[in-house]
Amino acid sequence: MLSIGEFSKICGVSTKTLRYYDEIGLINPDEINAESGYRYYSIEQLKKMLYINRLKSYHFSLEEIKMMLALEEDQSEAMLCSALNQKKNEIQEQLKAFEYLVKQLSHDISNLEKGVPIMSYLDGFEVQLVETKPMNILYKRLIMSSDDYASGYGRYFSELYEKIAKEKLTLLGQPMTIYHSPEFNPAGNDTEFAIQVAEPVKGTRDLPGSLCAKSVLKRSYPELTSVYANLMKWIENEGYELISPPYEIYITDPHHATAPEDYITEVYFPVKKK
Amino acid sequence: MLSIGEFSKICGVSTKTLRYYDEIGLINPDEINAESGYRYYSIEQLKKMLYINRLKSYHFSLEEIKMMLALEEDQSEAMLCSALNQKKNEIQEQLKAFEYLVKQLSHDISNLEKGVPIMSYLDGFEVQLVETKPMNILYKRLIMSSDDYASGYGRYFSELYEKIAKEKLTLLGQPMTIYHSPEFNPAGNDTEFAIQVAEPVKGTRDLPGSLCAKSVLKRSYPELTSVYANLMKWIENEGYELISPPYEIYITDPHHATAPEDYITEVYFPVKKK
DNA sequence: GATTGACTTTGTCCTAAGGGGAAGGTGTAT
DNA sequence: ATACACCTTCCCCTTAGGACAAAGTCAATC
Repeated sequence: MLSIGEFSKICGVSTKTLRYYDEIGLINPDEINAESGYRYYSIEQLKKMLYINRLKSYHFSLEEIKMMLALEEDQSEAMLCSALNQKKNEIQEQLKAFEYLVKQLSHDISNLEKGVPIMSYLDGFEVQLVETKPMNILYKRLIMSSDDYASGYGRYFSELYEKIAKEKLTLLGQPMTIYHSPEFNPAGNDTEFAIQVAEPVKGTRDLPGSLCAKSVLKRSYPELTSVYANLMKWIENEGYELISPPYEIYITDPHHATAPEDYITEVYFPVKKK
Repeated sequence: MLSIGEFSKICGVSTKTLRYYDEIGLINPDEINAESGYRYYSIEQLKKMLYINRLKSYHFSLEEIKMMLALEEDQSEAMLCSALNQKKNEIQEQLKAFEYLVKQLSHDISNLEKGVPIMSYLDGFEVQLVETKPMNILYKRLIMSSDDYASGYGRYFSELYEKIAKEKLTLLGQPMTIYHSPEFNPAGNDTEFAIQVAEPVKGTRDLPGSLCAKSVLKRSYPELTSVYANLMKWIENEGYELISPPYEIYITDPHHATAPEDYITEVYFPVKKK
């Protein structure tokens, strides 16, 4: 039997941690002296502890590890395997996110070295006042959870294009999204996917024309929030107010995935003078 | 002036967060109504808030962001730049770590699919009892912080090799490391780098021969802890005890960096029967 | 002017995975 | 017997806020 200190040194885990793991029932000492309360671990527990360390290195939470240890007991290796595969996918996604971050960081750094302040891109979002004409749009309106956005764009626009093809409608414009939720954050939920068509058939509606504040986003989507924020600022400063849901028009079709840097998105805020 | 809710929606940050940022002094409302305590933000603060969001996306802590905002005021862009570069390096390191994780995970998964339990590699570390002969070693002993290990190996062995070349000593073996700290964790500190040589000149000492428990590690270094743990277990089980500091011999020279999978490291634990 | 409902305030507790340290009990070697 | 290393529990602290409650405020409507 090994005291907590000895066991701690052998497996490279602090005694604090071992006590914590005992407390949450992740790994309990083989024996606890009834009078002194001293914890004693058997050398056979080493394997379990090293296993826990390995799973920790895979970024599993202690709660997850606890469940995986239970799986071990049940010999259900299939579930263990799926847990590992899922974690692998998570890590690969994080990897991609990190790669993107490095790109962005490099971009900001090179700008800064040229003397361009990091946030100066905000000033690059010019705002114009335009008068839009009424359109007839084929639409699909639904509640989106923020996770669905990536897949949602593809899916719902496909549905609309399919319908246009089937019913032989006349396509008049680029795909667009109207945000009916009061927040202008794309993480909002009440969303309408639409495409302008000529025929006023069932499933279409009128999008009235109006005075609009308009910005054009020429880079990647993460900057969308900034565009929205910037438009709000402009409206506030110039004494206008928003009168109906803002919408975006995707000038470059996101389907024909060119590089994200080449995307062009127009953002419209219908406004009137206060 | 915008109420906290309005400002929150515009920049996509919860009101909770805005109050927290006020509390820690990251961004304070432009004005606080003296009687109601209501916070009011000016539209000019939007840029700062979006800047904070961007730095947050770069994984800076709020404390760091606060300091970077102060740098902004001082117009010291050089320091800002170096902070960004440092963060970029950190992220790139994490990236590498993640790539390695994915590899390891894939390895474990494929093993598991073949029906091989994940921790079975522990059983693969055979332990042998060997009698070592005394050696004369050229050494450099010092306290290492765990961060220095990566660079330390290269540096100190280079020093030793240089000395051997200068003083025309006769090389008799592979480089080795002796861990004098009581923990067997490589994160320990009192470390001796050594190489066996023929001549008993100044800067060399005797490493006595003894009975040793020995394991061979054929894979990458992260498994070293497991080898140490496994040796300790074996010693405990077989009724031996450690009598002097354990050491490693690097059979494949880490300088001539072959793939990490091909590294061969021998681990020796000098022991005697209890 | 009064009421309502949306908005805001402060306050407290909670998160994950332990780290630091205090006060006091225990093991063991000299 | 004593010294000293080791062990116990207990409490507070960390990040970046989230959840919820009780109470006060704003603005619009009746």
